[in-house]
Amino acid sequence: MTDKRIHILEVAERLFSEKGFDGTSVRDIAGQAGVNLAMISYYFGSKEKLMAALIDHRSGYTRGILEELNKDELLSPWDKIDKLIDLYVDKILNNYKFHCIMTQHLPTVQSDEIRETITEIKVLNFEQVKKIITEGQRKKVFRKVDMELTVGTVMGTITQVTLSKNLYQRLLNIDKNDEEGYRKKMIPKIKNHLKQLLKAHLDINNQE
Amino acid sequence: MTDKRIHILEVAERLFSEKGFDGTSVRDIAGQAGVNLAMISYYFGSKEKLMAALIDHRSGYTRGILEELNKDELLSPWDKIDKLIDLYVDKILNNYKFHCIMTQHLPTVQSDEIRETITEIKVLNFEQVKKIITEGQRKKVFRKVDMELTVGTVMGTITQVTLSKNLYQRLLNIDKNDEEGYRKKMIPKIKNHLKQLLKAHLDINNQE
DNA sequence: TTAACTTAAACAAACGTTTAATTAAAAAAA
DNA sequence: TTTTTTTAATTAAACGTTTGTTTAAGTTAA
Repeated sequence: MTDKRIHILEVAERLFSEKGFDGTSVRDIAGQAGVNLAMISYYFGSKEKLMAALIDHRSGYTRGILEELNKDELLSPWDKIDKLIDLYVDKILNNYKFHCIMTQHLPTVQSDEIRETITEIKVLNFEQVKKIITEGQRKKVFRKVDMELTVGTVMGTITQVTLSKNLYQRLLNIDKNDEEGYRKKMIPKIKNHLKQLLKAHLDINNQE
Repeated sequence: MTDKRIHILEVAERLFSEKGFDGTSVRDIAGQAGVNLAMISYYFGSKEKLMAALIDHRSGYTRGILEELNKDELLSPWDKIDKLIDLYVDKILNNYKFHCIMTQHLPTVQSDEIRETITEIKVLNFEQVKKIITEGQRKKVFRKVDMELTVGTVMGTITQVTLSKNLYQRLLNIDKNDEEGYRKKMIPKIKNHLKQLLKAHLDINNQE
């Protein structure tokens, strides 16, 4: 992929995350990317296909999570949970624009194919986490929990922070325009919270 | 508010939740509501004001949560948490269309006023929950937790289930078209999960 | 008789996409 | 190396739709 194509994709990503897919015009993208309007059709074919190209371009980061998780098979269940949280929080908050697009755009996306592709990735993610938890249960260090919703809680908490940025900027007295500062403060905060949360939630000694 | 106005709002709500604000045309709304195109401008003034009217119409359900929470001051902290979860899960999943619109549309909404209104409601919600947790800590039954993110986890888990419906329908083998059945199964499932989660997370005996 | 409601038609603006002409770059031929 | 040919990149302009909104004439109900 040429530099120019990637540049267009990144401009589109920013605009989609700020104004939504339908709220962003092709002229907007071309203008902010500094290219002629017709170049977008020339390169990508259509606005819909540009979105598909963006998903293709970025979905590497999701695959990256799965691959890194599969290394270090020797870790203990607790260490794996910690690593899982570190990986997800880092990857998602460093790709928060794309993550915003996925959570916002996906439910309204018309193309069945795109929706299936993304659901497929999520299912793979889920099964990976499920494997870790099941192993911890087999080793008698994790207790019985609602598998689907435990994963939902981890993903949901991270999503909540990226989607309700306004709220948390206000609650934590962070300057509204300091995007970088928000993430810098939030990343360790989320990691600590999720680790403490799962430690209590999964610990077999906390059974009742 | 007349029946016809409410009917238009409810049609708009469904379409917005399915296709997004910008993905829904005024002609779409008029057509599905069975009214003339011009009636929407006549009743609401503009598409943007129709959205504002919808928010106004539905935001009663958020206020309702806060009011019901303030009753029964005599309950124990643990009972209040249980009641909190029951209230939120019921209200949000029975208004899931509106909740989808809020989470998806809010980050991209241009009007500062609408965004501020909604953030305001969320802040009130947060402070209400904070009060419950703080009281539990004062009574030495809850431990120290990350206040903002504990609330974020509860909201995020519920949001996750309403936004990633596709995923959970597949994980739980629920028919894709059975909207009613999905909620019927999900509501008690989320309640149980969140109660178990918070029980472990907040319990002062689980400190380490 | 007055006010509220309803309609079909029209409006200008914005939309995604295509066209046809031009320039720049790469490949082939001299 | 220079010249010619071919391919790729870029442009301004225009295309036909669809958009949100308004108009002006009509109907219904108070």
